[in-house]
Amino acid sequence: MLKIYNTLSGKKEIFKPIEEGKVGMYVCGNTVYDFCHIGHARAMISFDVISRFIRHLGYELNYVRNITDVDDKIIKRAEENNESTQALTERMIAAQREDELRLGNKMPDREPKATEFMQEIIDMVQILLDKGFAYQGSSGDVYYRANAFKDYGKLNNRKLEDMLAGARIDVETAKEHPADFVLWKQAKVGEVAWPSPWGLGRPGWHIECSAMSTNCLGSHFDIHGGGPDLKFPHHENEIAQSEAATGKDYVNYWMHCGAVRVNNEKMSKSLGNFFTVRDVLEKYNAEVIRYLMVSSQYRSPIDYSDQSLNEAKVGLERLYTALRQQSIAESYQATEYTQRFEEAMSDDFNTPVAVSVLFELVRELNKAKTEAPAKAEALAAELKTLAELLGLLHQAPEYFLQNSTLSEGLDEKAIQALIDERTQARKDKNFARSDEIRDELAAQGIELLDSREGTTWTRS
RNA sequence: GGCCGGAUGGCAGAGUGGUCAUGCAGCGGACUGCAACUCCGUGAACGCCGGUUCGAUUCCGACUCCGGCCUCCA
Repeated sequence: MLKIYNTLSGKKEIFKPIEEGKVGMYVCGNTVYDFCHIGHARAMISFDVISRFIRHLGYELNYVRNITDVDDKIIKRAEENNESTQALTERMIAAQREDELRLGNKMPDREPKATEFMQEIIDMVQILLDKGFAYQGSSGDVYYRANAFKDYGKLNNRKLEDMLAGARIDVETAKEHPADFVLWKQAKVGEVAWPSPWGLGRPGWHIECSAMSTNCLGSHFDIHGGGPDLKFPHHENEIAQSEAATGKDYVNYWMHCGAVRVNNEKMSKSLGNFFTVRDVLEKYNAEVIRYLMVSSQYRSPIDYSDQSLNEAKVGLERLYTALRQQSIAESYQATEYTQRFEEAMSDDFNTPVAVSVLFELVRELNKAKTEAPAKAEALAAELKTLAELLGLLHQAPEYFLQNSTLSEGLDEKAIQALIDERTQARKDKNFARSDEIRDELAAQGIELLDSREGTTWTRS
């Protein structure tokens, strides 16, 4: 029995798909004008793990995640770079894909782009106009009439009147009401634009998601997800548009992941305190980032720092060490670990508990290594299978532990030569020389591990 | 001002009305030439004040502090 925390109700609810055995999930993707930062990584990884587990439960999942490739920020950035918006977005989409694959995500089933759904967007705007939920302002822009939708604010527990008290909403004279938002925006000269009944222009930010989600998954679907900063206004506006246009319930379960923080502040573009995925990958194996994300529950805020990354690295090393030089059974009988893992994941995707089960499994695996090799092989297989659901432990243990992604430092040949020399010294009981070599390597971040089978090493 | 979260051992991070989280770090031991890895054992926590209860870290209320949203942001 899967339970999911629903932002709409503020509670964990038992998950029940609209159609037996099938799940439709739409996740808001990125606006592609810059490289992904760690906050984007968290959202992408969270919903990747969620999608894996939904499939693991046997559901036929259709996972759709959009790409926003038309937007004010894109136009601005392209101008600054002196390139076309298309060149910019194509570059960023490729970069995002590369980052994501390195982070170990599986791609969504479909990644619709806003520019590919222009007709559907225009159709939806027209329907909203026809039904009286939209109007064309004096500027020529088409706006959504927020107070025409009686449930406006239901996702965020907000009332239109209360929002006015905030008084931070710019009063655009073209709007009837400050909370109204743009559906279709008139193009300025030279801006990328599409023809529409209201002239050359482009869609507002929110309408594209309503149009794409309802066209890809139907007007009523199971799960809609996104980052924490999308709750308002983006998702609120999506609900308003979609439900007004279709006259049906839009989404059953709204899911939002928690923020990534830096020094106790949200990591965000506007604060400028963000780290891009590719920056971090210069210093850390991509799986360390993934482990960091998965080691707390997807809704909790997570703190980003060198310290938290280092702690993630150490934890992951323990997991990989258990698989080092360990053969893996081709099949195995699932044990209580699988059951506990699944129970944890079924409780609103409780990955930290799932990870703790992995550690307990590892302890038993390490114990079994000497006394019960067959059991060890089976447990290793079970470990790999469970970790795979989190997207972890897919690398060769030696590869991960020797940190082969880093180019700096001694190469493997030099390390091996020193290890061979040390092995000889140990045979000769020349421990002074042996320790000297070990210290020398340690100074370069290479740790040695002696065992009956020989000496292995780990780069820290 | 409105709405929503959170406060757990040295750190990270789950969870529960009465008994174990887990990882890192610490301490003691085994293993080792010495280490490392690993294993065994071990100390350590539930912001503050009331209430409900036989019993509350867990439920309820007030308070303090922290974060998020209310403007583009995953």
